[in-house]
Amino acid sequence: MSKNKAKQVQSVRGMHDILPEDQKYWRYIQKKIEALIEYYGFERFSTPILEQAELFTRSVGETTDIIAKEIYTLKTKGGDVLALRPEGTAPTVRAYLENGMHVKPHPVKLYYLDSMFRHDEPQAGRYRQFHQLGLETIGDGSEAVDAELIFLANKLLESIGLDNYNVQINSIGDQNCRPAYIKALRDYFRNRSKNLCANCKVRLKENVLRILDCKEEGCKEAAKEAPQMVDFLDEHCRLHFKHVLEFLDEAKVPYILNPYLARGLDYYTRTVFEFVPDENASSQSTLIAGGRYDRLIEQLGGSKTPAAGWAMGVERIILAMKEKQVHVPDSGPKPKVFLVQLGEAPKRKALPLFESFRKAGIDAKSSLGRDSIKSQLRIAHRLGVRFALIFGQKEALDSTIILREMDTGVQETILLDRIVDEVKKRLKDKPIAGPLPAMAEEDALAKH
RNA sequence: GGGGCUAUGGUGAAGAGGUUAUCACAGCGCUCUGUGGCAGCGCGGUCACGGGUUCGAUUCCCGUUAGCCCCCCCA
Repeated sequence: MSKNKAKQVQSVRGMHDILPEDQKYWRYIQKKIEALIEYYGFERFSTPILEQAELFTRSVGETTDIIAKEIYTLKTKGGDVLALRPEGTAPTVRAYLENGMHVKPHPVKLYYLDSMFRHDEPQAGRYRQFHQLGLETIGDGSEAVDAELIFLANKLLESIGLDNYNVQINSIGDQNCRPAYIKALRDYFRNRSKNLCANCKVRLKENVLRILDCKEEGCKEAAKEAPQMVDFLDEHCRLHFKHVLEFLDEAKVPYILNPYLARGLDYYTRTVFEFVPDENASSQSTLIAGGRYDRLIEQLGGSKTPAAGWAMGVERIILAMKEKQVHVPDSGPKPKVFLVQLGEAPKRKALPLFESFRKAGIDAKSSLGRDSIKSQLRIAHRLGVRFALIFGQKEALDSTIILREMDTGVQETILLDRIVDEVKKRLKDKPIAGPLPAMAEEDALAKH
C-alpha cells in the first residue's frame, strides 16, 4: 500500500526559511530603518554575495575566527578563490574604492540590509546565512560620526520597541598607541600564562586583546588587573574617546564603559561598541556591534580615509522582539469582500468582476478552485470579510449578484453593474470595526 | 573544536516490549452548484536513518543524521 515516496531534500544546515507569517517582522524593521536611517542621510546599496576571499583576509584579519574557521570559500574553475561575504564592511569599502565614491561629498553614508554567511554552529539567533543591517560613514574622522552612529543604533532599537540591552563602549587606540598597550598586555599575561586556557595561550601570541573578554574562569581571574587601553591612549585618541562620550552624554545615550571590550575584527581603531542584552533578556547574543576603522581604506588600496560603522543582526532583533512580544502591525488590511462563484459561467465572469474591485481599490478575495457554496462561505468567514458576493447561474443570467452582509446574514440582490459602487458606498457608511483577525494573529504569535 | 536535550501524520501532543499507534487542529476528497461561527464521512504516519538486544522493537541499547540549546566566537 505504501507508495515509495521520494526522499525529501532538506535545507542546508544552519540555513533557514523566512515564512510568510514572519514577513511582517521584516517589513516592520525595514520601515523603521527607512524612517530613521534614511532620514539621517544614509543611502541603501548592495554588494554581491561573493567576493574575492582576499578582501576578507586582508581586512578582517587571518587570525580572527571569522576568517580562520567560519568563512565559506570556493574555488572557481579559473582558480580564483572566492568567499561568501561573512560581513559587510570590507565589501562596502571595496565598492567605495571601485566605484570612485571618494569623489562624492564626504562623508559618504551608506547602509545595507543583506545576507551574510558564516560557518558557525547554529544556535539561538545564530544562523549560517543571516541578515545584517550595516551602516558605514566613510570619510569623516570626527567624534560626531562615532556618536551619531551609536545614537542611531540606540534610536533604531528604541523605535523597534526594544529596551532591554546595554551599550558597551571602549577605545582600542590606533597604530600609534596600541602597540605599546599590546606589549604591556602581553608582558602582563606572559607572567600569568599558566593560568590561561589553551585558546588564550594561542591568543597570547596572535591576538592578546582577545584574552580580555575570554569567559574562562582562569582567564577572567588573570585579566582582573590587566592594564587598560585607556591608560595607554595617546593624546589624540584620548581626546577622541572623551569627545565621543561627551556627545553621547549630550544625546542622552546611556552607555557602560567596558575597558576590556575588544572586537573580533582586526580593522577596528579607536572607538568600539556593542549593544548586548541585559540580564533580563534570556538571549545573550550581541544585537549590534561596530566601531571606527580609520586604517581599512588604506589597507585595501585607497588613500588615507577615516570611517566608522556598525552592523545589526536582523534575526536576533526579531528574536528579541518575539521575546518581548513587541506588537507588530498586521501585514496589511484584511480583505473586505469575498467572491463566491457557483458554476462554470459565473466562474468565467468572476475574473473581470474581481479586477473591477481591484481597480476600485477594494481588497477582494476568492477561491476559484472551489465549487460548493458552503466551503466558499466558510473561507469567507475565516478571512473575516465584511461582504460575500454570491454569483451563481441565476445571477449570471440576470446580470445580478447577491450581496451578503456577513455579520447579519442579510442578503440583497444587486445589479452587476452597480455592485462595485454599492460595496464602496457601504464600506464608507460603516467602516469595519472589530479586532477579530488581529487577535487570531496574536494567538499564532504566542505559539512561537 | 567541546558539551546538553530532543526526534511519533502538515502542526501540537499522548502512548505501550506483542497483532487496527491514539487525540486535537490544519490540509485534501466526497456527501454537495445554492448559504459561513464544532454538519457528516473518508484520505494522509514504513513512530528520523543504520545496527544491536529479544521469539518479537516504533518502545530498551549503540551509532548516524537533523533540530534546539550551551561553551567558544560573533551580528
